[in-house]
Amino acid sequence: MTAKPALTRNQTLVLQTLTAAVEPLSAYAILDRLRGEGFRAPLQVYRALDKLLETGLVHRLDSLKAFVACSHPHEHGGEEMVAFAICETCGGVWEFSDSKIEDRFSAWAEAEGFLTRTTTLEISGLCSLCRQRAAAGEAVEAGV
Amino acid sequence: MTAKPALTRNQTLVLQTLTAAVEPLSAYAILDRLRGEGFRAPLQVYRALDKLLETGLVHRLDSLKAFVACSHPHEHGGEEMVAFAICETCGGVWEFSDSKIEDRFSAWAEAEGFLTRTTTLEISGLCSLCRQRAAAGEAVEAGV
DNA sequence: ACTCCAATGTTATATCATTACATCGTTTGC
DNA sequence: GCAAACGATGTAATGATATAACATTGGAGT
Repeated sequence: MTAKPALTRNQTLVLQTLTAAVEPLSAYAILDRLRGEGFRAPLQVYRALDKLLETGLVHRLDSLKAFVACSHPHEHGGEEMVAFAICETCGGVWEFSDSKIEDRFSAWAEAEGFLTRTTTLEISGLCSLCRQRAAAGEAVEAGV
Repeated sequence: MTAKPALTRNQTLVLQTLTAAVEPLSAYAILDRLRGEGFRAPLQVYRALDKLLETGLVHRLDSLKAFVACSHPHEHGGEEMVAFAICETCGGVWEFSDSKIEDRFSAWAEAEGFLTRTTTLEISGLCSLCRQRAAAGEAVEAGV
């Protein structure tokens, strides 16, 4: 069992930044937050992100072109499908996995002879809280 | 029942281009193929794509930042989850849907009070054919 | 000390997408 | 008919995301 190499300084800083953020951050947003630490170029962020993505400590949300720290870093070794729910209003992200979903995708892949390497499973919409707030807002607008 | 307005010239051209292509195309790739038709700026492509995406005639593959013509344009009115399998080697795309997968996502959403608006379901890897070719290639390299 | 290799720094550039504004043609209401 | 309103279009400029290319640094192993 090869021990994972410790994170480098840049990787640590990027991961900390993502962990501290409540919402997903773009690479350039991360860069801006790390200028005080000496970051100057996008590549410093992208290179750190590459490693963090490899090890599963960070996920990329394709639909947002943004990155989040993994909520369950200890759990998945990198080979499990993870799904995300993204609130369009508050930016919140819920990470979850469902073995049944995974089974269905695996079943399709097996039937087609497809070898799955990476998965992007993202649902976008309104979280419970923002939904309620939206409903309340509409009621006000309607003069109720 | 409001009849769908007919496609405009630009929309028709973009859709034809995507339909004719075997692989997903980026917006700029579409632009290049339509220069002969008078296209000059990315916006002409993006505007047409917006409409085609709205009506479900085209899908965007977030993981590739590219677009494909829908394989089943008549079927889904726009409210059904569609999943894609993308071959990293040949660029081929398989569009499929699975009510069980949809059910599981819906179950999660219902439990959390999440209102789903759009979904991005993409699996990336190797298609059956490319897998076979890769295996054959390795065998050759190994001197078998 | 030397080699090797990964991480880093820096500049430039490629790629993807949108803003802003002017123009044209149709439709709609009068 | 005419003008207001609207949607589609054309064009230029810019913003946002990501990578290429190359030089340098700093251990780890020998």
